[in-house]
Amino acid sequence: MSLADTKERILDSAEYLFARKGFHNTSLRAITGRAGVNLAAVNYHFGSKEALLEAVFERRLVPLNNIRRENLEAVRETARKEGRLPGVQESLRAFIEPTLAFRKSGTGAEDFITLVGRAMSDPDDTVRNVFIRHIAPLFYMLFDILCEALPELSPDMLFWRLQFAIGAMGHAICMAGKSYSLPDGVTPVSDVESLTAMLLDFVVAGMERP
Amino acid sequence: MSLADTKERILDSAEYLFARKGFHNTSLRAITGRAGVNLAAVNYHFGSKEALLEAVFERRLVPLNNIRRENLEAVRETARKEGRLPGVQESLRAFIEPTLAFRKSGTGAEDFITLVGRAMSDPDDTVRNVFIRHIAPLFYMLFDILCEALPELSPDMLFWRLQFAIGAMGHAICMAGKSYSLPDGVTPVSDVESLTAMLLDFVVAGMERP
DNA sequence: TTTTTTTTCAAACATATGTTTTAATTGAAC
DNA sequence: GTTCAATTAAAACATATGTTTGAAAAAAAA
Repeated sequence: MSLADTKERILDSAEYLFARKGFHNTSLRAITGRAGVNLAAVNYHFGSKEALLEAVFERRLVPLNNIRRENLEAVRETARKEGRLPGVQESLRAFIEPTLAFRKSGTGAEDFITLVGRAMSDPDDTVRNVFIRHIAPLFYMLFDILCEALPELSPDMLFWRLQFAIGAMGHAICMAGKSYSLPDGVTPVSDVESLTAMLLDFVVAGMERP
Repeated sequence: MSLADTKERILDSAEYLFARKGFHNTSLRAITGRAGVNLAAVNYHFGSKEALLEAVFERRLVPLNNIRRENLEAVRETARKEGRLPGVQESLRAFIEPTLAFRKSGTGAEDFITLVGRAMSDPDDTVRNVFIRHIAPLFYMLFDILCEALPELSPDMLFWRLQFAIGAMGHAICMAGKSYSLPDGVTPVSDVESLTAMLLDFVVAGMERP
């Protein structure tokens, strides 16, 4: 078994189980059992359970955040060149679209994005802290751009509206493909494009509310 | 120590710790230590850790849900009497307002409402399942009223918009009073009335979006 | 091929945890 | 005051868990 295989298998297994059971409720024996590797491999390759969580986030969040950052920079640059304010819709789309589209980017991505969707309110300090370390710069960037896009809103109100939007997105991600609390006759779409469009409509309307 | 004291102390302690650390990451020894009671009291009074969680939810969610149900029934009844459709804003207010107002209803309520805010996406199956058992009837009721309020929306789209609204509310609850990811110069209001008003503006705008 | 480094392995270590047991204590009923 | 029921308490039980250890195996380097 090659080095790359062992690490990847552990990461895949951890991602799968963290998404389904949470960090603390997932044991290293469950992860290594599912990955078909030895328990001590976690310590050898990652150092600790917390470091494994960090690696799980980093593996996918760094590329995702790069896309989102590039998108946001493009929004800003385009607006600057055209001598206008950034648009609310394009700013939020720049952030939300790649996030939701991540669901279909490969095996395991669906699980990972579920972790992301609820990370900010995860009861586990460890999860929340690891996530915030990765997301804070991007969050500030989005906030700044929205401040430009909505100059008539106070920063405080904008902050809260952005939290509402992030909450809506996070919950949508967690609920996508799930089937509890379904009213009769409702078969909610779960294709990424439709969901993204609906979510954007919702949050943009809320952000732009006079 | 009276019976009422022991049970109440355990419930208070459990509520406090479940809110801060989550269900699985909170041990019975931590709960009983904080409550100043013996470890075996949990089994004696509640039967199991899961049953304790159920009791924690039930203690406050039953009265909260009663208020919300009464509010929703009043919305429906008033609209019927006036021969009009229920309003989106009054329907959502009927649900959201008592939920956020719960934060200041007494010692421990703030912790409890944090549990509620993230219960639907909690990584712990146990938490999620207990919560859904309590919330499903009310959710359906709210959904039905909103179907009447927004007859031009398909049930599927309405379902998703309601999920976005619930996500926004849940996240707002979890973030209220917290201070991570604060941009410079932002001091977000955390008084319940302001937060409720902002949240309602946001979600009503999103729900009513053409 | 030999030596060195890396990786894997099974067992051990040191706690941690929900549940159960049994006896003692307290409270209620007579 | 005595008896019965309820409650509390400490210890035990049966696992569960992240981390560490030292040897063996595999891979890389010389």
